[in-house]
Amino acid sequence: MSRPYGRRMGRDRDFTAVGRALSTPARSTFLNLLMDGTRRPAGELARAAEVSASTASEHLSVLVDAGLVTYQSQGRHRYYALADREVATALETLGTLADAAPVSGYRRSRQAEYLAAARFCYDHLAGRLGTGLTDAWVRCGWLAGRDELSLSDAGAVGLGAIGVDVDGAVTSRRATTRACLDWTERRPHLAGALGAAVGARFLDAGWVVRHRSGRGLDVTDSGRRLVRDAWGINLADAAVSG
Amino acid sequence: MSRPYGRRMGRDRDFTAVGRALSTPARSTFLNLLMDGTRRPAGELARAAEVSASTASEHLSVLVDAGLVTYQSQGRHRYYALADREVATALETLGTLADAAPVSGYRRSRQAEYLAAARFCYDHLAGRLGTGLTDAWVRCGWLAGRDELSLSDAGAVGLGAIGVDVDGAVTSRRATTRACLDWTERRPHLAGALGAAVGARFLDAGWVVRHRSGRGLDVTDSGRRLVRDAWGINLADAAVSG
DNA sequence: GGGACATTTCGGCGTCCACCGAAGCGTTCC
DNA sequence: GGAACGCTTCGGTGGACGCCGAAATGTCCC
Repeated sequence: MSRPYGRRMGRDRDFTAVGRALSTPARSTFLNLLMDGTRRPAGELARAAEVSASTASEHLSVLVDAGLVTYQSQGRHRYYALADREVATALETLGTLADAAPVSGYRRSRQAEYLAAARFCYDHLAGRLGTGLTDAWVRCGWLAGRDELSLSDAGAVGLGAIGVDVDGAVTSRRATTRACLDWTERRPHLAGALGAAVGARFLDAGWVVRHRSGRGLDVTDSGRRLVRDAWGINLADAAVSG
Repeated sequence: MSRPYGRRMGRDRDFTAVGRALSTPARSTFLNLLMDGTRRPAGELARAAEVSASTASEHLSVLVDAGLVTYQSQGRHRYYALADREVATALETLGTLADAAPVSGYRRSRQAEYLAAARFCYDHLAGRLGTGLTDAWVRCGWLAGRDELSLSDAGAVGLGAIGVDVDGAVTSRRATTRACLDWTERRPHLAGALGAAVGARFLDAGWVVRHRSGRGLDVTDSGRRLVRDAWGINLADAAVSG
């Protein structure tokens, strides 16, 4: 056993795979977007990085191969997320070496608030409003089950009373109810035809209004009053606690 | 390049420069050689990575531009070294990802368990085993201090008795002892040359065995008995509590 | 000054890869 | 069933870059 300069023990690490994974702007953007632990569909990542869907797909497969990212298929979407907490830790540590890209924080954080508070997940309500309503309706017996939400008779009456097109949702060929996993709340919320009907009603009635250019929603004062008085949901409190 | 679309919160990091720096075998080799804090002339690095002097020079300038490495001219030599301790820390953390093979589902979570229980952090023991040993050795007076662990005479004798190459660690050019912050335990554990010597001994003696294709370790029965009888560390309990 | 040596700079070559559009596959919705 | 949609795979193209040898720069020593 020769000991030239500096006995180096242990194994060398091969940084090339991880390094290559980090080495392009698009992939760096993806990782930044996922650093908060959210799971996002491929298309959203593609738009954010301003590359074509096909390019994004290739990038994502590189990240998956490098072990930094995993995905989960859900319907026709593929939700991508960091592989585990350890990756987030390593990236955060590595971030101390990388230059922080100076960006305008205010607008974005305002928007993040909107999104967390209430937003559309395609066609149904999500965010704290979505999960809050779902929880409340399960509690009061309008919906039954947890992973497989189903509509009770009381629920049909109750939702009908606030103007939701329950009949349309039930007779639609689309699944009446479905539970969708929210990426900020990490809890299921009502989707499917009924979820879409609820969303449409909330928009029509002016309880929520679309935030321009995005899927974020503002809950109006009348909407706030409704959810508080009818189901005890206090969105202001929720926002503070979240 | 501009990113007009979704500029994100002020926390964005541009990983591309550091990623590119890590993305080639030669540069990865250089960094591994420098991880122990030594300074080495360009030619030596070139020979170690088996590239021409000119190629090595180009690689080194990339590493310098990325801020990972600095140099110091001395006569007709240029001695290269890691830029600062932060770089070493970041690389060590990143090293935990370097070997991570993309594993999915069940096997992945099994592996996560292994990793939390015992693993190598670059070249020294980490995880519950690493922190447990460090704590025990501080308690019994083998190591002194918390952030700056130092080896006592009793420690030198004790570690020598179980076959650790204490002399080699002490005379190494590398810092004998160093405290490394574990990312799962969030507590310091022994690193540096002595940490590496301990790790090597645990492997040689068969107290731990490398988990195939990964940085995880299995603690063998003899290893379990040793740490329990000698220092009162009960890994089974620790594993349950974690 | 001159020769040996360590390192960088330069020019050129070959490969890799980021990118896109088109096509294919699976899911959702009517 | 059929249309719309999200995503991936495939084929092709252009630019980036890793590699080397040769030449240039700088230092040491006689």
